[in-house]
Amino acid sequence: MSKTILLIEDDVDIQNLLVEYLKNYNFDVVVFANPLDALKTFSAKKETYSLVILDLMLPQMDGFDVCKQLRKNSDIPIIISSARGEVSDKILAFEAGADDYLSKPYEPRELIIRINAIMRRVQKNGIIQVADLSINENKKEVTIDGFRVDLTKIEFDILLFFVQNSEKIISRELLCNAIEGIEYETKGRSVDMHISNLRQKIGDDAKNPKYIKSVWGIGYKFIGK
Amino acid sequence: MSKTILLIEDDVDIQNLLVEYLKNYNFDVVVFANPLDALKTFSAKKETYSLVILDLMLPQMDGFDVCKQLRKNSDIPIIISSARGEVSDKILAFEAGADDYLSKPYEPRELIIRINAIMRRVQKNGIIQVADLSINENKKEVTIDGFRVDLTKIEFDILLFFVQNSEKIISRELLCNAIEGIEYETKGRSVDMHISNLRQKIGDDAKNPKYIKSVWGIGYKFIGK
DNA sequence: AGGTTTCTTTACACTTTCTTTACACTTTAA
DNA sequence: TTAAAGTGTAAAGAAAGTGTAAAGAAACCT
Repeated sequence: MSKTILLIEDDVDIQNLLVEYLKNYNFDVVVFANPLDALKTFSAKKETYSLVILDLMLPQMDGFDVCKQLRKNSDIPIIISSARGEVSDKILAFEAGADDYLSKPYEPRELIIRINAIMRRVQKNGIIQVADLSINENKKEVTIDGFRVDLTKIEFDILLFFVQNSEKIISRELLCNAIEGIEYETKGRSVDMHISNLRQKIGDDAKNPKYIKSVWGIGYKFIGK
Repeated sequence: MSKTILLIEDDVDIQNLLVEYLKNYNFDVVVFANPLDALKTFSAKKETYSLVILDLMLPQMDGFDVCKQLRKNSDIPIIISSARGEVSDKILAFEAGADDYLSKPYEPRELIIRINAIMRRVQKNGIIQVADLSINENKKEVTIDGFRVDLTKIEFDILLFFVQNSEKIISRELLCNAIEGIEYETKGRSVDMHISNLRQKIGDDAKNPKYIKSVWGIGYKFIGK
């Protein structure tokens, strides 16, 4: 069963290169140069696609808006491919709901690695499996080894954010900005308390963490192994 | 600080052309016509090289296999230079782990552009390789010969600053100004202690330094080669 | 309203990191 | 050659960051 990727990209050379390359990895690729057509097709047949690769520099429409539009209708993984490597673009991309961001030029090898990483993370129906955790995004439910764990909204959002940013170092500030209902204050400890409570509920140990590792002087890091 | 390129190419004219041209851009070039010799040298002294330019049409061995072999041992950037411009070759090249692909004949200028693009990308991905050190800026992780070294935030920042300012003499004051969380005081010794601890952790010896050399009366200097 | 749940603050023990001190050693320059 | 200045680093002290229990505040029910 081969997966279908929706490629939104107007550079013909890149189109060809990626289509050829992705074929070798057994992906079907449907290409649109025009984002409006792409959105139309997607909303009509969204279940067809497993992943979107979206170029930021497009005719007719801003790439970020395309991303938001896609995200409004679906939880499909979106990889942004951009010629501009600005940090601010990266942040905007993630804010627009992208799952990953690649600066052009990149090797196709890099793209495949990212695709596989995302596919591994995302299972159909919005259930993310990492280690022995299973996170149901729609139901806001977490099970660990099959047993349900009751989390508060903030705890759930924190865990989800960590899982989606596995292996990355997350500062307290970044975490607060990413999560609704929690405000960052330099000297406040409420983030720490949420982490502490979360750890307790998922059976993690701060000193010998299985999931959430503290990064001294910076923040935390989810180890997704 | 000049980088060394490993050129694997059997056409003597092209060899000479590239060596001359790359010299103008301050690259050292080591040339092999025989891929087996090249592989042998590379696996013995891989830290010497910053990039490989690999011809596909070689005696004794298939270029794709050479590429795979290189990739097996290292993440070094590889540019394929091929007389055949087939799309399928391009794909095979990327599959073999190449980072870029140039169809002969090409302008040397084109090659320089690609080299610079790759060099920039290697940095953009946040991993800087110097000697046997590998510094991951995002993960704030340092490995030395593949082994992880645990540094504190300040130690990490100092090392990063040194690497980014390789070969330059860095005064204590300059260093403190560049790094957050450390204050300069003329008679204070805390910088020296950080350097001392850092040296210890990365296995350096003040008296016979491999990485951080003391410059008497001024400060320090990172030796990147 | 009262009771429940969730979030934040406070407090303190503990850990890790940073700075200072102290002394031996090295380099410089008169 | 010798005093002054600079450097290396062990060890102790100071400061900053973290974990979490417990109490207080806010939000959320019926």
